[in-house]
Amino acid sequence: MLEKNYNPNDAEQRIYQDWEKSGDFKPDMRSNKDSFSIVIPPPNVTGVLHMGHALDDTLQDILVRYNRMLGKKVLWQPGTDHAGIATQMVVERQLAKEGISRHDLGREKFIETVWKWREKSGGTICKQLRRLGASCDWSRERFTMDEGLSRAVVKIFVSLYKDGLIYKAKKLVNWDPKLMTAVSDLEVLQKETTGKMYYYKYPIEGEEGEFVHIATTRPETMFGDTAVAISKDNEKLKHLIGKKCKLPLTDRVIDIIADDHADPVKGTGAVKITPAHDFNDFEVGKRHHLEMINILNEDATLNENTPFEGLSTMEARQKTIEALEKLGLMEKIEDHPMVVPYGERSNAVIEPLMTDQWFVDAPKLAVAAIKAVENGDMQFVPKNYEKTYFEWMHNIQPWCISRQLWWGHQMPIWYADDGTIFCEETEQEAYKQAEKHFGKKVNLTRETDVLDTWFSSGLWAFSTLGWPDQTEFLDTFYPTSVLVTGFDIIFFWVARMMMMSMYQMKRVPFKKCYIHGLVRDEQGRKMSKSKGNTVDPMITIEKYGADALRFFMAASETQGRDVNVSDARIAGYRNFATKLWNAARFCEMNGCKYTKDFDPQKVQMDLNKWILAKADEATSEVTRNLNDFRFSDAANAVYQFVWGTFCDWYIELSKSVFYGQNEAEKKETQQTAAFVLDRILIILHPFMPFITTELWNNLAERDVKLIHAPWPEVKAQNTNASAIDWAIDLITSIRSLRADLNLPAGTKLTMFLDGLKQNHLDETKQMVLSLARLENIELLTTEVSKDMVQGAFSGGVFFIPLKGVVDFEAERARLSKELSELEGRLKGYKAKLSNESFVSRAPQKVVEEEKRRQSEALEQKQKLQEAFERIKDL
RNA sequence: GGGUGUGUAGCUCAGGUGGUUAGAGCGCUACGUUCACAUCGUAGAGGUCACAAGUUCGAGUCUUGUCACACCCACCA
Repeated sequence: MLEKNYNPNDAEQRIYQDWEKSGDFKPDMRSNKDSFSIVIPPPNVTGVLHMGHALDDTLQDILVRYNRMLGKKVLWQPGTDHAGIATQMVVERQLAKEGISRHDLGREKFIETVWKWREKSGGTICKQLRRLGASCDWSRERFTMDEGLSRAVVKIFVSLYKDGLIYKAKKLVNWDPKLMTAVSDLEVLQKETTGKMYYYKYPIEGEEGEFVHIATTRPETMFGDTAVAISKDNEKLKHLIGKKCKLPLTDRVIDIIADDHADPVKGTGAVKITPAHDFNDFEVGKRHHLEMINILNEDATLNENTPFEGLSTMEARQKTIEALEKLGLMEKIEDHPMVVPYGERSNAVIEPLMTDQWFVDAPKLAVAAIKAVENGDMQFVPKNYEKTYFEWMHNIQPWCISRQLWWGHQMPIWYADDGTIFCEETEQEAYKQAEKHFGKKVNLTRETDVLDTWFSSGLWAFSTLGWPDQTEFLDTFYPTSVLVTGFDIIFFWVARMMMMSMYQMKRVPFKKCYIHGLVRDEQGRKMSKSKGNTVDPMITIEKYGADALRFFMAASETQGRDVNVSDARIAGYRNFATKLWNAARFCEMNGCKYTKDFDPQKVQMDLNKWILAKADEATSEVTRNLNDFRFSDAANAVYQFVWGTFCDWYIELSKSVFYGQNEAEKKETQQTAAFVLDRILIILHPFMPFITTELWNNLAERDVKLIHAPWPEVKAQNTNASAIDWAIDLITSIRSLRADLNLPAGTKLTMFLDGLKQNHLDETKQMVLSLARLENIELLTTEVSKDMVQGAFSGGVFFIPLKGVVDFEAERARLSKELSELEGRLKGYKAKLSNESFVSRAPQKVVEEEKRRQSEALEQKQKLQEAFERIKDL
């Protein structure tokens, strides 16, 4: 017996443990069907589950469970990311509480500490994914720093290096002075602020009283100035080109050069050029072979090349202004809106800094990655995200992959004392090559930089499957079927996976990429800790159950649009689960039990034929929508079927059978109800795996677990509106009319049915009569007279005798208007169907649809005409 | 500056290829607890589909323009 109430918290954990223990998430390698695989976007090992994960992983789990039920070999490959900066920061913060810095420990000890931390607290998010119901094959869980993946990283790195696609260069990079590492362009956030624009002047060398006027937001960088640029088209100022000016507060004299970077209408028209601290100036500097003077230390304090050594940029700025004022060179200071770059992790102001860094030649790797999308080997869903992808890929910059951190993959680079670089997979090999190169044993020093986390994530699609080893899993599951992720990750991850995979595997990492939106709060605002509007999925799960949260995510996911988390809606899906539970209880109480020998083809009763047809309809709708990644349509189709069709009508109508005396009918209905309930459990399972499993296990003995139950194949569909649809329509109309007329529910009505097709009444006579009894209506067929209220429904019209309520005049007007509209439509159908090019060019399905509409409209027209005739003279 | 998307009921949102009376959930109103379910049922109110013009027998849907909003990229001496 089912309990009166369903308790998700008990059931969900119990059921999940059984799945995992029984190995239900492992792929069935004996299946002769296709393989289906997804690699999970690896969450940061430091992370806790947020609503974004809940969405992302629910969608993946739905696809995985659906495909598993289709009988395919299914792998959902889980794992976590070592998340270089994030993890290092977390551990450093912990150490800081004990008053220790990572430098106190030293590199080796620190890394040991991080590993220990990971052992202890790194598994949180995976536990939470289990709570959500994610059916990953946990026996294959990987970590971007584990032995195998590290081997993949080293191998690819060496290969890229030897192909000339990784190189070292001294370049201007985004420098995070707090973390003291380079970061990539993508890790820099531009924030709007109100700053100041400073106007001052540099004296022209050798011309007393002559000046060149400068405007800048960062006066302290003047110590790195090595030129002043003016456009050669600048009529007012071009006479200064070729002269020299004295750089105040220094003993340097710099050239005034011609360069179009200086826009005559911006600022003063003359730009100070600081090649070592500004990306544009860097380009100018390269063009004119200017000296690059670095004025900053790694912590963004000023260095010995300035008079303000050791001061922060802000302090130095103040000092510089004061000094310029003393010299009488300062002219004015204005407020100025500007954007300042911040590090996304450290939130420190990012400084462009000249450093030695390692780069991946992304523009070269992008070529194959672009092509793979152009030729459809990898398809974005929805398609328009490929525009975003192309846009970025076509303008891609070299990718800075070196990080001056400790936690991460140390680069397989060794230097000889003279700076010669050896890039090999092992230290031994590097020494061997060095000995060969120098003709003697030499001393090597390993590069201390580690790789950008996204370097190893970029290999995820094949490294987790065993590469560089040629494994069965790699053969079976690569390329993966689909990648599911948010649009904010396209550049970080999707693009890099594409580049790395095309380079190494020569094939795409995934055939499709489903892009979903962001999870927002109820009002559509971005969730953030500082706003305090975050919702913890774990709390939601405790409150409503994982099934409710999952169903919400599925039902809200409409191809790339953002999802607003709504507590009320999640509660609604909890109610839906309760509804299903109670429907199952009803079935159980009325002896509806799954039996092996039931053949749905052999049912006799209209009611049962009808619900079976509806079940097939719902099934194919779910199937079609899941195949098209239309999650909300799929979820809504099940929802509508369970609540709106099965509970609201089938169960209600079945009562007249169960409370009646016909044992044969009763048995057929019991079997049908059990069969349809099973069908519901199957098609709902990908969305609500827990409650469906709990019911499956409790309702009957089974040959197969629900998680492996075969997905039903629906063949030809009976789309004819049956007598039951007719009866439902009738009842709805009666109820509606009764309410309109303000007749209390207890009022006994006599109703005249007129114009009915006799066979309708015969087919479902018992049903209609018993329903009428429930609705307190006495059904008669008779002539219609003047004092009748008309109700219309698909079977025709019915009348209730009441005096002076109905306005036949208005009714006639309404009918004739409808008739003329219908005429228009019929004309359209006819025109379209007689149009050669439409019939020959449009897909068969569309033409059929059009024909169906036409015949429906014809039928409708006939009915309306009959109805009109009937009331014509009243 | 370049790009992408959005504007539909009080709220949050659905509305593949134009086609019956524009839908859902929540909220609201009225009524209803007899044995699946009050985490419920029945009925109802509520919409100039941002605005304007166009194509069409027919436009929420297609075209053009306008207005508002959101996001992404680049730049701002």
